Amino acid sequence: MTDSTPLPPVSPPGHRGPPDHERRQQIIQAAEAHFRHYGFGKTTVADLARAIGLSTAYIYKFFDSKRAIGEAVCSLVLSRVLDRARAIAAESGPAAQRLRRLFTAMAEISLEQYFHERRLHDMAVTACTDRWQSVADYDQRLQAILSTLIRDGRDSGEFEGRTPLEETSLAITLAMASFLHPLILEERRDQALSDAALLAGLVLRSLAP
Amino acid sequence: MTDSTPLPPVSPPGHRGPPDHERRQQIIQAAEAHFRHYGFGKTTVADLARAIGLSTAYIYKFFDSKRAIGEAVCSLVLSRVLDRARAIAAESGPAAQRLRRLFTAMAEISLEQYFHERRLHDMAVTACTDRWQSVADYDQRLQAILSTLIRDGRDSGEFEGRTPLEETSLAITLAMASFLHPLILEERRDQALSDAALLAGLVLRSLAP
DNA sequence: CGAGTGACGATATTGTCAATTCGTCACAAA
DNA sequence: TTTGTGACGAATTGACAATATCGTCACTCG
Repeated sequence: MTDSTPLPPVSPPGHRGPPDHERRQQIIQAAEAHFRHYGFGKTTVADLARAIGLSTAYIYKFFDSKRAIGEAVCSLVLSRVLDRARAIAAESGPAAQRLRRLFTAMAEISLEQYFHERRLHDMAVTACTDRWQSVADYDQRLQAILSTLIRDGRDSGEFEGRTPLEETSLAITLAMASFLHPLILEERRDQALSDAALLAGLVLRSLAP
Repeated sequence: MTDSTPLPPVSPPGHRGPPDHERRQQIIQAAEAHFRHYGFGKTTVADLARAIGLSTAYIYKFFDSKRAIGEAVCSLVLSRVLDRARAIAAESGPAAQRLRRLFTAMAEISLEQYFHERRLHDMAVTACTDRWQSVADYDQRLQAILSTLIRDGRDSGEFEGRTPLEETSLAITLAMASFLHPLILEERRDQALSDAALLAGLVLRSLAP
């Protein structure tokens, strides 16, 4: 046991077999391509197996269910969104301005997905409706990004510091659902950007010192 | 044309024939009973006709579609909710307290409907997803109730008065969708009351002078 | 004229049954 | 031991005919 041996990574729920395995990456890759093109529901595990050149039984050595594959792909896609959110939140300039830009960008990314990646959007709907773990994880990570941004604002004196940070960031994450939840986004797509701006305004007023 | 003759009422969309007609009331009454028991989708127009003792063709003398009947019942049910909201908003005491009570009560009413009037809840889902006019009307009326409450708070000095009232009440109505939209309520039913409290907190911070 | 309806076409839904899909198990090969 | 699979049962989906539903029209009756 040398000092350079990392601890074994904790596998996400639904993962089987060794966490770092080429076949798993191939499955996720094939799954992402198929889900983007055909949608989650229309893609069969057999399609994925065929695309890789395996049997469906072998797929189940790596994921315990079709849903687990969906969760893995969903996590991957959402982590790209979060990377962009993190980048915006980490920009220089007033925290309030960054928060506005974050709200607008999140709305734009979601609309882009709705209009140009409809199958991925529909998969997001399924993930929310069926309460996939990847959605809960995403919410937590978004909240962490907001916490960091708010802490910046507090440090610079832009934002109030009385309310517990956890409560503030949780409430803001929650409020963001009113324009980011995929089903609401679908219903209110024509107003999504103005909704985002309105809510950013309300949130910034709530953060005012 | 005497001075005591009221103007003819403007009929809601989808209504046919004379606005004030006993058959229309019977249809709405039968429809509400059936939708509560069987749901909107499972209830046929023929069911309603049979319950009243008419042909389906006669039902269409009063409503131009099954959806219009649904909208009428939906409006009726939502107006009862709004009556309760209005009563809370009109209570005496600090405006902030009333706003908290309003958020909590709205969450409770919605959860009550989800758990004990599931068919009505499902109909609300349909109404939102298909963007029924009755939902848009409800949103507007809720916003008006909030405007009145906020104006009270401004008059008493509890709330800031810089932000245009329309913008404030619209943003709050929007934020309320995060715990009141029927599909979100369904997903997050275990946290609906704490969500409502969190959001009331955020909204009240946004209203602080 | 107001109150009311039978008949009907277009569309949607349901019922039936075959085919497919999901996920497991016992096993094989290197 | 790791990599991989054919066979299989339970559940779901697809195909298609049968039936139901939505909504309209031309008409009747008092």
